[in-house]
Amino acid sequence: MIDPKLDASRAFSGEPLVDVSIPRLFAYHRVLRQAQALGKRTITSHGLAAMLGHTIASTQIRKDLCALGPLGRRGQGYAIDPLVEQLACVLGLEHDWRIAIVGFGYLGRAFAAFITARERRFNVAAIFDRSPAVVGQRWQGIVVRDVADMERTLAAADCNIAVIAVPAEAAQDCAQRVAALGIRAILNFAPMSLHLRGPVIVRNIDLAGEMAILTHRLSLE
Amino acid sequence: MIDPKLDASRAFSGEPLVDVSIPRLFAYHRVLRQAQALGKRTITSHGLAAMLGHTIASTQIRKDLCALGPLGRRGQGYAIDPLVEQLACVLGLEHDWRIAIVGFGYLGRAFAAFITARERRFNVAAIFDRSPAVVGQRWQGIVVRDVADMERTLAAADCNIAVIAVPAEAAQDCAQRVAALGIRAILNFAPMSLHLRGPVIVRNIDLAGEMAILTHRLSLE
DNA sequence: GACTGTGAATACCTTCACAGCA
DNA sequence: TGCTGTGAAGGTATTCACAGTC
Repeated sequence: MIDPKLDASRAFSGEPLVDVSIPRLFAYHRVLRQAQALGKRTITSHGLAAMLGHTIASTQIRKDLCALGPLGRRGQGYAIDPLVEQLACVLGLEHDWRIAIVGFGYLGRAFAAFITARERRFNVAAIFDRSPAVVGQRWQGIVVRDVADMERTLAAADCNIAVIAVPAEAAQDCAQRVAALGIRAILNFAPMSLHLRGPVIVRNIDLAGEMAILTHRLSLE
Repeated sequence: MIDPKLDASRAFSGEPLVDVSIPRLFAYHRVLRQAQALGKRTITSHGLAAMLGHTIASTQIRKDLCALGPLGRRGQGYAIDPLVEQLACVLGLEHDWRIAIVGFGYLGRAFAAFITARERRFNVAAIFDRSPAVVGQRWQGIVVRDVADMERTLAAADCNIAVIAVPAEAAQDCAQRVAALGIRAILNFAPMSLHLRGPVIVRNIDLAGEMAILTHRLSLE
């Protein structure tokens, strides 16, 4: 009945990192880089909150950073350099990633342009579509392949992440197929969630759903 | 100390509609339209779940629909026609909406193309950017205006919804300005949340943050 | 005194279990 | 019996309050 944490005095608890905190950690990394560029060496959780426009409470920041390890000094704050380094490591910012775009309509094109312009660590390495009008086109030197041929052509591209931007009806099938081909992470733009067996990470983005939330709330008034 | 609901026997509780349920209601509407097209007249919560590929539990569906009113019949299921009608009403699908795009980089362009292609009820009525290279360009007949002139030019467009797709540093300022100009709903693509006074509805979409979740989880392994 | 680290309290959402009707 | 409507339970994320440390 003795809490094992109490056995070692000064033990560090380090709550597990949970998904919701990751975009926040990413934001911390961004503003800490700015602080670094300004020559700052340390920062407090309050200072960080201020740099983020107080959109995140300092308590939340401390809880998030606490999960990374004992990086702060009580009474002082956090040293920025090790914090940035640890964040980059935890967020996987130190690797490059190869992306397969499945579905090259407006959304697929948009995402490809956005993510490659935004971050150099993301490379679009394969593009698929089912429309004969699109298959065979080139985008940044990459030939758009037929979705039907994915089993033959995806493996060569050696992708880590698939972005699914196909109509809702086709999404589950596409997801299962890329998962079967060894992709372990999927960003899904089709409305509502996919379910897959095995260790596949799925994140859903539902743009039309978000618009529906806005129009719903507006029409209440 | 008496629960007022108990005063009227057979009272209908109707829990309040919460944001998270709206994208689900939107998905129900989509598949119910399919069911209508197939000539079906009624459906059960289980049937709906099946049409959604069991990505949503039937219990969840019942809780969501229950919030709309007493639309089901115990032992029978739901009549599809009134359900579709009620969903369209609640989701604001019966109105047209005028959208202002603020920030016309990759993301702004992408969203404009996507949303107008996807749903006719959304009209892009104004576009703003701060880059002189972009200001003055036309998109679907709409001239891109300078963000600096928003106070003069936005009112004439009579927009209900603003889509903010500017860099993180500029987002809070843009949001405050569109809110001051009477916009009551904002879809924000800048990382991390905005905070605004007054009755402004804000939804955040953080694409880079979602990608960070994927690269984080991948680099754990 | 200042600031972090963290258990407890709170709020929120989903799932469970079952009462209530047709 | 079959299915909805719903209170209760469970799980997860945020906020509060404060002990611990410099």
